[in-house]
Amino acid sequence: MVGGIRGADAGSNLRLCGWVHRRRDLGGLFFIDLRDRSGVLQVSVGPDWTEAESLALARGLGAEDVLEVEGEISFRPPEARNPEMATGEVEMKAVRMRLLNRAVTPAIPVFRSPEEELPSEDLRLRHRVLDLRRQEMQRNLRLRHELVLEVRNYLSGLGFVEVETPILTKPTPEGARDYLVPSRNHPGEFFALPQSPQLYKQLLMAAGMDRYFQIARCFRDEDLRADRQPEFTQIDLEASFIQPADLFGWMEGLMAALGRVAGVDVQAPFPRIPYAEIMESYGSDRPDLRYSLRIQDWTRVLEGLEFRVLQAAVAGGGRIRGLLLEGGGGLSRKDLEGLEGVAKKAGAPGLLWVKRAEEGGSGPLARFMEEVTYEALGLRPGDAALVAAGPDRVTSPALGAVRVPALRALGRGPERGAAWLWVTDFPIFEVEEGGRLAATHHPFVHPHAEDEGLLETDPLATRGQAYDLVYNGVEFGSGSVRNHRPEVQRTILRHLGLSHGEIDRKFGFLLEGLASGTPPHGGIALGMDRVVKEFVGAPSLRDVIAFPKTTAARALFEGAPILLSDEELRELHLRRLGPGDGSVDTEDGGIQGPGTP
RNA sequence: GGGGCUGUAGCUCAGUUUGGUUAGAGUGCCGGUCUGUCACACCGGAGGCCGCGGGUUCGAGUCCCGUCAGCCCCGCCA
Repeated sequence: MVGGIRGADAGSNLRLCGWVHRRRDLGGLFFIDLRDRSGVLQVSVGPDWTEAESLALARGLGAEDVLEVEGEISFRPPEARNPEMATGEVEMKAVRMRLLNRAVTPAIPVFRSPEEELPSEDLRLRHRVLDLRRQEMQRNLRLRHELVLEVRNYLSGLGFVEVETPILTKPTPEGARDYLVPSRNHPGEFFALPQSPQLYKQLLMAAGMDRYFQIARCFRDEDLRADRQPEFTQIDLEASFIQPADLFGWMEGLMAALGRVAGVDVQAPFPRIPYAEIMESYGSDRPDLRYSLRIQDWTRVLEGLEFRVLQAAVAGGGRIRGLLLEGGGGLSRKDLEGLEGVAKKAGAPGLLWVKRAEEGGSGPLARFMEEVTYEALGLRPGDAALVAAGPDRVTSPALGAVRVPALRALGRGPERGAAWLWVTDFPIFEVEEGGRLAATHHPFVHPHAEDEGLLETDPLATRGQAYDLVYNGVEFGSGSVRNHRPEVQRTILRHLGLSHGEIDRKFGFLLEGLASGTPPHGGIALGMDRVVKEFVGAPSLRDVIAFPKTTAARALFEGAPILLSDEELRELHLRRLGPGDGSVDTEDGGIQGPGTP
């Protein structure tokens, strides 16, 4: 490995292989920066120590040519040492070089000068092999490997067993859209790719596996974001006869182990805060607790103000809540407009504000405020308050969305480097538009011990034994204790609008499993890609996945998906409805990118 | 499904606001000089469907409409 060569290696004769990173031609003398995954080493080529044939070869070398070099590791002349380079004290004096493979001029540079921008995402994905040769990407993928290895070792040490579950599975009626796979030998029938191994891991508990885990690939055919890929990897696990607290301890240990690998600060145990309390204080189910600012309830103080907006909100059963910003007087009108925009995007009709000055104040609320009102809110001169009024389902998301941007606008950075959090006791159901019930997490969450009686009578008030792991405002994963009794599971599916027949048809295999003596069990699934992204500090999930898809769910390198010919479709008992005429150009499956218009 | 940003030389970007000679720079590439460089330096050169299609205009990289691609966001993601 070239990157590890040091002064201690001086005098040794070695044979090294790598890529031509850069080449400097000084006329009679050449310097070649030889690169492999470990780093870069300077190879010097000169007539006094290099064979003539190799000297001639050096003249014609280009970037990314693949080279084998034999020679002696030597200290460089003192004035020619490069302290910025890990290997900068030494070089290889090439005696003999062999060209292992020629590279065409690279479409995107592997070497990049300090101030130059990265090539566009489009080209990076299209020419992925070149992009992956960059040290940053090499480092990301290697660290990912080390994290996965640590997951396996850690969980195996706890007695968890990795079991593979099917990739060809049964389409599910709930949740995300499935990627479907037509069956050739069963006309008109389809498999689905798994959205997660959820049901299989529960069945493994029924099967007595006791402690299961899997580094599992999952597939969801939904529109993408910077933190969402159509196929992604979960650290999926499940255990029998456990309480949530068991799982919290294991996961905190796992995160600490991963943190040691990645150099991330992990201080366990993590705070465990019920969903209701988190929403009340931070307005989000995944708050970034590196910032401690909390939402306050100011209903009592402000409901008496002669301000119709506030009075109407309270009369309608809502509350008046807000954020107290110390030093918030420094927010410009533009800042405040920006924050109102954030609140509106989060669904609020608007955002009220008031700044207190030495005398009086300013902002939409100022003319209703008196000294005592400022005092009651805790506002001192120079402070500001951001206020929202209405039902909690509107004000919480709005204030939650504004919380961190408001602090950032005041130039405040995070108060700590890392903030871990368990959000517990999520409600089992939430209301969809139109009043239908939907599962907050998924339909297999076991009711909270104190709420089991509510499941029939007041499903919306029923808390589940469900929890999310949050790191710096990013949801790392979520889990729950599952229903192990078929009757409870049926009740929940019924609340979700499934008929008895549908339940049997779609979830019969699960209920059958549960009925056969399934132990109480629970588990969690962590987003592996997100964990790696956060731990390596990558700006996008695409930077921790070797061959990711674009925002439009295309693979640019291979050029997938592609149209199939009518003949190929016929074998699968499929017929084309959309674009394409069946005359598919099968020659164009190429490396150059999307093969079809 | 909707909104926003971007698309000019192999790559990174100016030029588009206010339409007007031959569309520029850096880097890479090709040729030359150079024996201690390390973003080597210096000299010379090639390289453009200004994403694509249509329109307005005497004239479009620049204005208008459509479309494609990449990115970001809303919906969606149990």
